[in-house]
Amino acid sequence: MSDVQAALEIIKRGADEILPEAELIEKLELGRPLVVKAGFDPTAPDLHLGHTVVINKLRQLQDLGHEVHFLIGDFTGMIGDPTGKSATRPPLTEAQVAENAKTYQNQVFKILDPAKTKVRFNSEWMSKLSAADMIALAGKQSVARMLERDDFKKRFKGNQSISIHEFLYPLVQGYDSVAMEADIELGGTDQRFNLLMGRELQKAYGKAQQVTIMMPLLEGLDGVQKMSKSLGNYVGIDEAPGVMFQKLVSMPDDLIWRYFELLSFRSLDEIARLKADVENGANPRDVKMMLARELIERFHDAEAAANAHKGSGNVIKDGEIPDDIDEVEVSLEGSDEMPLTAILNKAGLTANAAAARDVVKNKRAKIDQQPIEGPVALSAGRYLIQAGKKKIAWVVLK
RNA sequence: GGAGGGGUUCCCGAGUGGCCAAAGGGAGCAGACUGUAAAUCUGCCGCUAUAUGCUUCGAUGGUUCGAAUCCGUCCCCCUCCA
Repeated sequence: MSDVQAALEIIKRGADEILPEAELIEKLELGRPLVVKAGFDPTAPDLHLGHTVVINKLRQLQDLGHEVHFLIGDFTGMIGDPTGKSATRPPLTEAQVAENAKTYQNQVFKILDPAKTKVRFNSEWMSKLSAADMIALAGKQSVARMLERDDFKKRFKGNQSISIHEFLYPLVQGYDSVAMEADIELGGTDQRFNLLMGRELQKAYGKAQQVTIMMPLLEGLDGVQKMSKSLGNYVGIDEAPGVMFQKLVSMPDDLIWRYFELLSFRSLDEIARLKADVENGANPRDVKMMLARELIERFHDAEAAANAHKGSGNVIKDGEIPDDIDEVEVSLEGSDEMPLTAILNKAGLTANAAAARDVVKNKRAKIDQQPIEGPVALSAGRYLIQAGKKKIAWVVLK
């Protein structure tokens, strides 16, 4: 197998679509480091595993000797990617953009090799574009082509408004590829239109065309919808090791191989072996733990990975109490004592008062590791209080 | 412009004067069982320290001892006609 073939195999892993694949081979055959572009929104740099699918692929490209140009769309951020529902975002200040960029780097360099990464801002070239340049850019594309984009099409047919500036978003994103002379652009499958726009504009400007690599949108822990913070089905890369462990080990079995393919750096051969083991009766839980440890090590460190199973937020099993237990203060509000139900609720150990009653009624509460049999009231003091298997805190009653 | 239907607790959806914090289902949470999975079973599921407590049924005003339910006004959605 030639180097190019080997590289191609790595690049194709997990990728949803590569357009056009033949051109990718040609570019790989050039034998030089390719400019790999990946754009990110300058807002909310709070990454979860779903975002890392693209970043992992960038890492793989770096390992193959290519150079990642991590583009922060500070200029584009002023427009906001048209989604049909989101109103125009308030423009970010320079300081905010700088702050967000820094956070991005902290998170992203847990995966990317800083030596092979250039962080760039599209205001670098966009702010230099004159109105005439902008109009010339707009002249490179037609309204009909714009309306091919799915959400524009829907809104146009549905007689919903489309502002002119929304057309500019794909144009600007595409122009970034022109300015950067990108060889490859990476994005999620939802970025298809914008990615191809880059190709078309490069051609219009007489540049070599980029190859687009589309990565799938990772399913969240529910296994159905895409991972997103608002759906609550995510694993954030800044989350505590114990929380990550907990979430990953209790994910649906159906998701295991998908997650391995897109999130693990283990070879496909090794993953195939693991899969075979499971099919031959190995416990899928152990495989999930392997993945959890790999990811925790990536985003934290080896020690965290080794101890994650007893980290805070994890199940308290076999009397194994987590190392770092939160301390919560609860006010007696002048009384001498307070019923356990009230304490559980006020300490945030249960979702609401009814759940607190439920916990006590079913004898799932423990004080200082002693099971509680019935209603109890506590006076001022410091107690280790548990509600069920997952919630535990030091409660200071005063 | 006209005719009709509708807005109920996260979602779907019952409820047409007190027995309604509001059926049922889904989602969610907590247990049992497992493999910290699924399926299944049980409990919770507006808020609160569970009480003749507090705040809810598009908004607002009214009738009534009492309103998600009746009346007025307003807002929004859907269907049909022009």
